[in-house]
Amino acid sequence: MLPRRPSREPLMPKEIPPRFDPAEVEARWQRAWAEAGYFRAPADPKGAAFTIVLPPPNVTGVLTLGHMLGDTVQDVLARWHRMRGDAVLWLPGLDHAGLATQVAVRRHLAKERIRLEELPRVEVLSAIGRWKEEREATIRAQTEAGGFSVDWSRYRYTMDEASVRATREAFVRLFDAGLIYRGERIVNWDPRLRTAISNLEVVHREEEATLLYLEYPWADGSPGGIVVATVRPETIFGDVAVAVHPDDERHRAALGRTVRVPLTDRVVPVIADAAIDRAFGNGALKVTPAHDVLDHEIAVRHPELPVPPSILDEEARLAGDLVPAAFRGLDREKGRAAVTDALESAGFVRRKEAYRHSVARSERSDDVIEPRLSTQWFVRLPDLAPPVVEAVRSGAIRLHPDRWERTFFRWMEGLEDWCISRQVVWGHPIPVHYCESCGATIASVDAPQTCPKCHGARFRPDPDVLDTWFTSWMWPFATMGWPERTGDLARYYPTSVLVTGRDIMFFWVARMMMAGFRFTGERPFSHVFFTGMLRDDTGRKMSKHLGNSPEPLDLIRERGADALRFALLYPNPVDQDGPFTAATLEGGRNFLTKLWNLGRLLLSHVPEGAAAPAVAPALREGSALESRWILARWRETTRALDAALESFEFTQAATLLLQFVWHDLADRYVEMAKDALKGERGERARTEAREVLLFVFERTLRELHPFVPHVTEELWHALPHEGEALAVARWPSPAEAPDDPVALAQMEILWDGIRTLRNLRAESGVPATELPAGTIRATLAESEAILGDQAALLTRLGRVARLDPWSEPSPGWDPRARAVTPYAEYRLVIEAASPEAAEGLAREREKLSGILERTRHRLADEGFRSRAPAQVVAEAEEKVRELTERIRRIDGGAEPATSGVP
RNA sequence: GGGCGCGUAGUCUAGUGGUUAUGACGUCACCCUGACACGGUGAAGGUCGCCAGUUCGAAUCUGGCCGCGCCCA
Repeated sequence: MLPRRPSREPLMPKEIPPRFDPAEVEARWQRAWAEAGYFRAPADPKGAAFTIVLPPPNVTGVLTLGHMLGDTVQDVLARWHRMRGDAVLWLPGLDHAGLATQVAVRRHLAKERIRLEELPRVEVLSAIGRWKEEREATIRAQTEAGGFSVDWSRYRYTMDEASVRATREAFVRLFDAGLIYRGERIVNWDPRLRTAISNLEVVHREEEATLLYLEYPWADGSPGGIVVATVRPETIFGDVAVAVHPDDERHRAALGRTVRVPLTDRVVPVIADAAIDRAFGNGALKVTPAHDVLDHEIAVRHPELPVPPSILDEEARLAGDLVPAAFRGLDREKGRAAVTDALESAGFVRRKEAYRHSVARSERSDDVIEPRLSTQWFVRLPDLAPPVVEAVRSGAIRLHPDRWERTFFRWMEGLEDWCISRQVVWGHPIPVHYCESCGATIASVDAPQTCPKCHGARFRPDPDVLDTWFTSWMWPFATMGWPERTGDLARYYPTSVLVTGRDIMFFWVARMMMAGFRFTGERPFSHVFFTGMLRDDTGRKMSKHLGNSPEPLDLIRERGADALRFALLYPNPVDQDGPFTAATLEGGRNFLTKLWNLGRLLLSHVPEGAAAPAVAPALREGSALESRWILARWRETTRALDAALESFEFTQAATLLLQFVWHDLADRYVEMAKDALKGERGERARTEAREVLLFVFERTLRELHPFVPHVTEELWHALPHEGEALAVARWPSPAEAPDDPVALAQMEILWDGIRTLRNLRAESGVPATELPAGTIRATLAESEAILGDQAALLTRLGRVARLDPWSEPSPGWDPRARAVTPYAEYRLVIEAASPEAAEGLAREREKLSGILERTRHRLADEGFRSRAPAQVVAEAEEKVRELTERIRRIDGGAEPATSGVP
């Protein structure tokens, strides 16, 4: 890096330092906003209500960059609506994340060589309690550091008292309606965590295994038997049959016969069932009803078959009377090896082959799921689905981006009952008691006093707890006091937008919809916005597991919350998976520095006691073109910005603002208005330039505020302003500035000239410090007028000493420094241009004649002339005219290349 | 195995029937110009994955193929 140049005495007032120091500024505004209570949702809202419930982060960990992305999107929405005058409630909270938290704490304890399973329940709870306190404090600090405008006065926790009541109430209502039942089913059993889990918590992975072909000998002692293929030989002790497809010719003769289960004395029948896949193995399946879903279904269809108890215990070790003593106590791996050995030495194995298949594992423990017949609680989800499907279909609830609707419908249509009971400590206990006298099942919000059936008074509570999602699915209304009819519920429910990652679309979003309609009769939200996933610089998804997700607080400390927020929204689309790298964050920081310096420049030109820009400056006849233009551009930008925000296009919104601030306001307007600002165009021009710049910058600060609240608040207070804080300032309207298509069109012509002269200078090799003279010839009436009027800007920004009327080169004047645009021709008066000047012109000619060629070709096509809309044909004809003319000019000016060149 | 999505300069990306294909990062050249070198100015860089089809006309629509990703079983 270059050494800092020797500092000149700055013109800036001392109050605004040359660099934005986020650490100090951000903390200061966060405090100020909190003290002013701007983010507390009013109890008596005047305007329309706008509600977001923050997806409660899990106490499992602390906030990741992904959370910051979601929070930023929500804050943009919340602040935008607040500025538009809506009564905004953004409700924060925390999720107890039952099983996930227990696993995290279990792992944490394991580091100290403590087994969670061996601790008394109360100690487990207090260990989890301590864990929660720590994480909660960090999460809160992270949220505050991000500058997120949540209403902390309404903070909720899925384990607080009100949540406990709401959870129990919901359970009892569904139970009473017959939508919750207890039953014996094959469930996904996690042997390491010793609990059932739901289908959604199971992940499937392709893994290598060995497929064994086992011969089950005929029970009558006749030679041979039936060959069954299996990857789980250790489960043969639970077999009750061998099944084949009823139409399978190969096994027709076997039907009705009996076989002996290898290594046992048990005799089982060969049965027919249409569910058998004839293509798999030999087409014969061993039926083990306690350890496989399909096998259980087969057993249900064949009531004559016994359903023996499980031959694996809850940690998936071989157990029970059916298992030969030699194998008892072995886990699945060892059991499989031992049983395989025994089968091989006893001669039952006909064949072994390597086999790749999909293995179900627990999302939480990564242990292989054991399908296990057990008694659990279930919610009849299919019965809750119809209003949800209808709402999404009708548009009452809209998903953004809407392509996710298909995925959503597919899942909704294939719903299965939801297993909600978990055999763990950390969670809401299932609100069910069993009467000790008559065995009645009593679901009640408060513990029962007497049994409604037999009036007994002694009860045994259900030992299980609820899946954490059984509480989370009520988040939009339980947080507002449901089942009580609270004021918040009346005012702020249904909520407006839910912002979340699509990884929990089924876990949470769909279930919230079901709960919303079931318990409140209304949609819980009208829009769902799914954010994308962040990837690191090597393209991997950021995850805690990979350890490639930077700690948000570190990034905030390094570059500031505003830089982080902006970088999360720009340039990579928030609704797509995309990279987030150090360069992304620097880009955000650079933009804020640009904004900051624009503010410093403006401040240096604002006189003491200048008024806040209440309305746009009225421009008159004779106002500067750039002033008319920037107001019109601001209007266009504001209109597009509103449209982008309305349609959840946050990256588009951020892009519009960045383009406007950097390229329109800083690069063009400020550069053009500089001499006016310095007073070189007179007092009137100076005042107008100040007023225009102040107005546009102030309105732009408002528009940027939802995205980068701290830096905008700081700048706003440094400049003339009216009102308490930008956080509660009014959102601008495009109508504040006049529409001015003439100014927009004229600026095109002027800018074309400036760009052309700059390009000519560079290509001709004019040293940066020299200002050559130039000549100009406008080729259209409109460009003649505008380029004449704006000659001062054209020469200053085009970096030429002066522009004379067109003249042909004379000796000592290199003719190659020449350019032709749609509006004018330009020459630089220089002795020797570098060859690139001529090359540039030649390249331009080549490109133009290519386009001309193609356009002529199109026009020559009868089909085009007769079928294309008249306007398209006319445009093509105009293009041919314009290009022909331009090429003619390029050629016409082509003096002998050597003329005048030494 | 099923479903969904995506392939546009080195990288990321805009663009849903007629544009001289957008912007950013990176690269190269010049420049510390009275806001900003976290900056300015200029430039180079693309057969819009491949093949068919529809159409007067395809980056854009349809089909197939190839590659990548995600979800589900």
